[in-house]
Amino acid sequence: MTFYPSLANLAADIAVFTLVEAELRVLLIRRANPPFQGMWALPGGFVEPHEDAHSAARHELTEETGIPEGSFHLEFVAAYTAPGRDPRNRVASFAYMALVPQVPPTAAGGDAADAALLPVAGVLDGTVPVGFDHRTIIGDALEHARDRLENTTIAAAFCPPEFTVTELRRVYEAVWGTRLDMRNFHRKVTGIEGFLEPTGRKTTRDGGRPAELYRTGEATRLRPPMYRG
Amino acid sequence: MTFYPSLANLAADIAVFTLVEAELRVLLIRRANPPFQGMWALPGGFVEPHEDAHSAARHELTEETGIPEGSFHLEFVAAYTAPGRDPRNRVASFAYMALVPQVPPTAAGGDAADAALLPVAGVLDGTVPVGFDHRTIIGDALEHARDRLENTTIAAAFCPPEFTVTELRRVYEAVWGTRLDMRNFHRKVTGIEGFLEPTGRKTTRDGGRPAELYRTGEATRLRPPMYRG
DNA sequence: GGAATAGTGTCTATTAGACAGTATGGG
DNA sequence: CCCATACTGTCTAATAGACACTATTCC
Repeated sequence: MTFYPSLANLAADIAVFTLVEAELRVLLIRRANPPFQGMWALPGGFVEPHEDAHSAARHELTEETGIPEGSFHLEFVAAYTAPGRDPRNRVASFAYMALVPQVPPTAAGGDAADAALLPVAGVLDGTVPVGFDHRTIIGDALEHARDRLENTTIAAAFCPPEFTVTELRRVYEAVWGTRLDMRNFHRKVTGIEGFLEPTGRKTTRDGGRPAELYRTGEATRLRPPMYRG
Repeated sequence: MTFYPSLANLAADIAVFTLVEAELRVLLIRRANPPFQGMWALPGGFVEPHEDAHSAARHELTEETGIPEGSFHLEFVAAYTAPGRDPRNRVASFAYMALVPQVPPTAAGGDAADAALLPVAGVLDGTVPVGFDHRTIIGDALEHARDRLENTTIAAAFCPPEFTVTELRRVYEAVWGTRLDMRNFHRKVTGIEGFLEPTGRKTTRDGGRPAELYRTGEATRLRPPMYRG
């Protein structure tokens, strides 16, 4: 016989971050049932017997929120294992963050009004009522994202496939909550080998002089890191 | 009734890192029973119903290896959830790393010879036979430790309460696998506010001119980071 | 032309890294 | 004395940050 010291359900919860008008938002779902009925919670689901936590998070993202495969950056943040964190049973939660350029309207703001992109600032200051330990998870995910923006090129995951330097800068400003000097930022990021690859096309969608459109390059790690103002 | 989509055991596994004669070692235990009988594995245990994974790791460390409370740095590294990673049952493992100045002889190298401090290099190149996915875990833990040495002050966790700059430098060299210029290193770390606090005492245990003994200060984060050669 | 944003040039203060040279113990 | 290690000084190349200036679109 096998000894079962402590059995638990495994769950994957995802903090889907995106930018709406230069403001950082997170996708939340209003709970229809107890516990925490009527409050907001992260999208997520149980890890099935045949998959690992990362696969579970990816399925949740593509199937429940309709965010197309390949258009997001999904990354593990932390694990939450406190015994009472789910009042029903023991649930170990693997928290992921997903960085996406856009959330399909069907997932957030549809007629059902059971899902919404809410400002991260409002969630963290307590304005938005959040169930379970999901406020903590969102805070940890934000801190993780801030660190990763310093040391990797994942900021581009917030942008569409082709984007301008200013659009990239707005990502840093929104996640870090700072203002960056546009001229130094431009010289810095375009000077990093493998970060931004010019497409040769230009756009005027930000107004003013046409801006070069870039794709992401091969580089993933920023050494030395980007500095927060 | 409650729906159980996937039940799992929760385990905490710990990569205990220490330095032996300027070489990075990890504490491993030879398995007495199948599976992987006779091979090496990380110390660890199941997470009990009343505790979370971090507490489980801490208990494991103090009770099983006899490393005294307060003399180590314990930190979460990653979670491993692949369905087949334990051939017996589904086990989700929370991997931690512990940085310690010294492992008590009772834990490693005792008469039982079932535990030993083995070179990390030998584990990673396959010289040491390791069961489960623990080779992967040790590799991930090492990479995590390398990153943390760059960005935090935890290198001092490898040193006794009072230590010299050279002893600290040997930590960086062992974990990073590089050589650092002792003169620049000295000027750099002593110049970081809150990293090293001089005790006023000196030691000649490293030979040569007596070296100042330092305690760790309040700083935990290194900004800008230390650079690997 | 005026307004807006894109992008380049230049200066300065700081610093990582290389390396010379001095200090202070043990043998 | 020699040898080892500790520590300080100095130079250089690179760079983060501040900010002036030019470029190119839309209105």
